[in-house]
Amino acid sequence: MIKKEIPNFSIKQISESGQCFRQNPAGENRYSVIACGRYVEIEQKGKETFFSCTEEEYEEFWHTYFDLGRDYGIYMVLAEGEDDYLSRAARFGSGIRILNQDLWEMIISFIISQQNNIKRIKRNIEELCRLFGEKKCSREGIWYDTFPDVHALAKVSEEELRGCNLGYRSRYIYETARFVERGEVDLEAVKGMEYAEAKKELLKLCGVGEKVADCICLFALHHLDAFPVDTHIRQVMDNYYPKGFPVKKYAGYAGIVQQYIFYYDLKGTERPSIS
DNA sequence: TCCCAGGATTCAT
DNA sequence: ATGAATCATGGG
Repeated sequence: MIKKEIPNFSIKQISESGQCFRQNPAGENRYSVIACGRYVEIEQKGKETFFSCTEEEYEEFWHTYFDLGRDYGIYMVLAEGEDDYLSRAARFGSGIRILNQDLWEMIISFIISQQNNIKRIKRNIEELCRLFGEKKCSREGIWYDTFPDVHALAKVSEEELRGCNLGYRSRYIYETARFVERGEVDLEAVKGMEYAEAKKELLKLCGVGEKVADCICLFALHHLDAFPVDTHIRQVMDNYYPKGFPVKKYAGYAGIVQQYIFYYDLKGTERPSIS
């Protein structure tokens, strides 16, 4: 267990922001997170953040995973700007981070996300992990399942995938797993590409369109110029930006702006709550 | 019963 | 090149 003081970091907001599906509340102000074969629990009290890992594992993995080397305070100027809606969104989501998640996991997760709701997306992913991932035991004695790698998913039949209630996305996952296993898209190479090139490669995958490719670019490859337009963003644009949203104005961090808006629309406004 | 959920593919012009 | 129909599943 280690203690940190990290400004503009809220594990609750990150958890609720829907970019990472493998996290869950684990107590008061406490969340568990599974990523890249690892498990950690995070608790926040006042200005203090506690990580249930060693200093070494924090430095070597979680620091990067949660993008803790970046100063998100500089994006809080958005909260003072003349764009009223964006100001409120930035204030509301001031603890959000753009994570550095696993590329393969994001590809499959966001293929599943299409025309789907967050609750069911999480269920689908957990089922995939339970059936085809690896069982591990955390330091605190919690059993969890890792996300199945390319090789593991490439061995799964389309019928087995349908058994996970993935619906029509079963075929997309089936095709994509085999496509990548065959080496028709080189994920390691994609990691070294610029945004435009990486997106173009990802669009070759079955079940990956504009929006999903942008989510993968943003949440796995950390291309902050990616600005995924989904139903929420579309609705906000229709309601508050009838002349179009000025994405270019936020060159270099449009993806962060997108997350503030997405989260504000999802959790900030009173509306028939689902959760 | 219909509508929606972090859309993409397929098929029609 | 653009637009509608279709694609499963679960919750409201």
